[in-house]
Amino acid sequence: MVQEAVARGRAKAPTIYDVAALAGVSHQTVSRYLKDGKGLKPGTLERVEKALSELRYTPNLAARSLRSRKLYRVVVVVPEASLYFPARMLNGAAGAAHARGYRVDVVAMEGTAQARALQLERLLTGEDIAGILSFVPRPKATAATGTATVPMVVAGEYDNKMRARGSLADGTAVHSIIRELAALGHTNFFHVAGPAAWPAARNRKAVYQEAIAALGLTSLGMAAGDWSPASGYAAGKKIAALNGVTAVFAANDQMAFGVIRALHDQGIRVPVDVSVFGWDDVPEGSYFIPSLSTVHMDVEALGARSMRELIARIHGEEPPQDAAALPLMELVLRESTGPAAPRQLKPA
Amino acid sequence: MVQEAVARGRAKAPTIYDVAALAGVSHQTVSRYLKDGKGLKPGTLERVEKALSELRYTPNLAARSLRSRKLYRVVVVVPEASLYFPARMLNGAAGAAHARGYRVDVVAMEGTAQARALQLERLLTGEDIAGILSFVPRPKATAATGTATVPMVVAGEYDNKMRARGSLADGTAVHSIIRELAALGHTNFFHVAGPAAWPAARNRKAVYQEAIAALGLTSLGMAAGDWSPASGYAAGKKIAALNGVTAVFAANDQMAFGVIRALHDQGIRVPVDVSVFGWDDVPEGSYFIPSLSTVHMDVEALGARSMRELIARIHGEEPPQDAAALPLMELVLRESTGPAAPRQLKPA
DNA sequence: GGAGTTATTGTGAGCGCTAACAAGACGCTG
DNA sequence: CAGCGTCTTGTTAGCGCTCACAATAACTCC
Repeated sequence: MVQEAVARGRAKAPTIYDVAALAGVSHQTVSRYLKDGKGLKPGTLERVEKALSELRYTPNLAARSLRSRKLYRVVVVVPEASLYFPARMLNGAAGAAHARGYRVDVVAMEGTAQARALQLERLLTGEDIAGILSFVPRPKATAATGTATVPMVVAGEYDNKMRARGSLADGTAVHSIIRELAALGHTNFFHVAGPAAWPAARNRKAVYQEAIAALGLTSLGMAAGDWSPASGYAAGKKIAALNGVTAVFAANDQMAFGVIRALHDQGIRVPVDVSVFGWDDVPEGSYFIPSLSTVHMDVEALGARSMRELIARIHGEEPPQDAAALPLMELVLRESTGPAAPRQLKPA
Repeated sequence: MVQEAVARGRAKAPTIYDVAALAGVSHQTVSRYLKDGKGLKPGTLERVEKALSELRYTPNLAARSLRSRKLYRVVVVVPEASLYFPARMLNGAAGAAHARGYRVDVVAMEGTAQARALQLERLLTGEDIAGILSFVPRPKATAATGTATVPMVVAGEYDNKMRARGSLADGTAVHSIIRELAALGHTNFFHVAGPAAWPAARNRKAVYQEAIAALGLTSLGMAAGDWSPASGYAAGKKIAALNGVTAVFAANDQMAFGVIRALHDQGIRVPVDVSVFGWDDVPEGSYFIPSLSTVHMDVEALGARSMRELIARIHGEEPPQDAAALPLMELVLRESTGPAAPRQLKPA
């Protein structure tokens, strides 16, 4: 039943033989040109180029892959219920892959940790993929079995030293957040963390604790969220019940929204009574009431970088060191942060 | 430089010849089993099955594709700056494709309409893809050139009769929205539309006008947005300047957020003075202040459906008719909608 | 029971490409 | 100018699979 798709009048694509005939060379010369274009006489090179463009030749990747036993397909794993997964990150990754001649297949990780591990296992043993880029943390089960047959990069994990600069899990901006809030007179903090399985969540939390300690401030507690606004809301209720918190740092914007809403529902004003900081700079953040102070991330660049890291690994190269180069994160101050509650301010 | 990737100790995958040898049949028998398993003696079938699972055989898709000239790769086109493109839709599409044995490649449409058209052109003439599923409206330029070589489905476009039920562009829920608002006493409406290039935007707008007329209400105007909250904000300022609007329907949640914020900034209260309706039910909607009334969509199902439509077309089959079956959209009433402004209500 | 049918299995070729090797063209030395 | 290395190009084979066809086995019928 698939035949029709083929039959559908698509003209037969030109092969390197067609190109070779037109250029008056052997097919191998064409193949060589396609490979790197080296070691060909300028004249030959030119004729091949001409024939190539004249026939609008495009290589048949299936044939190439079959013969060379190289693979041109990478799998990107995204969270299944990816309500909070930025599509732009995927775009960045896909773009980087395409730039290197790779095809991208997207699979969503579904189900329980166990089901995910199984799914991953199957991918890893699959024979026809060049590598895996996962935006989902690796299930523990899989991390154990060291039979890594397929190169795999888990975004944010590969440079697991805390606060790896410029990576997805880079938590350095947390320092700036805390310092900023401290400068506004805040001393009593609260952190709404993401799921511990995610390196980014772990790093933000770690840096939070570090910064609090370093600046001699107090953390009145932390809540474990799941990136969702609902979990932020739950944390917000906890914060309201607590006494004295004036500054909250949530590990992503969604949870920050939940926190603000919970505080609002409890009659606590943001930022008058409590300041709230998010992370991600989702577009609606500036239209929220109050608009949300956050950390802007270049998610596209981050996705692309993760992909480049994977491809480097596939090729056995050194990972590209463009990492620390670009400033990928930036504090955005908006209405949700303000001076600490008046009782701590002296009148002029 | 790619050699390492291959060398990396991955054992050579078993071929159908290995399987055939083990089962004591010819390779063709194995191939036949793989195709549909029909016309084989029960005994043979069993032996092949056993050999297959014993060797953990997985077919080499490159070889299959090369020989059969069938393709197993579909391309999904997503908007480049897809801040508002739900990743779940992609997941749904990818899942549906995988279920039918297809690989999914994601490309982001970038740049101007012209650049996009070119990009698309290249995809369409590319020889190694089975079909294209686009979540981005087709540029006019391309729509013109009827040389459709590759099957292509533009989500929401294929059933371009307005209000195609259950499709991405299904605007029927707009009727319910207007009816709901009318029941609350609203008579003066405003619509913030999406870009006209998008079928979904066109349909929502069309149904809006239709419903207004059918119910004998008044539309005080429409604004052309671009799905972004910023464009919603601009529309909101316009609405504030206008006099008498009490109900706003925005074509997506993001724009609704912008509208609400603009009204808020102009001292207009939502929902006391003006009611606002969105569309999409993004997760933060219920935590916005005020929480947003909207239309819930099962984006995952919608994505999957579009993909099934594409695959059916690739196979030359009839498109699956599961469309109208599921109720994919549902009104969600929250705080942003309320009774029309008091001056229009009679005291009890 | 032999001819004619029909189910079931086997054989050879080739999809488009690249790897490996072979061969020709060219330039240099002695 | 024979002899040798180097640069450039050509020839052959085969990746794993499916197609088209050939061959056999298993039935049917008179």
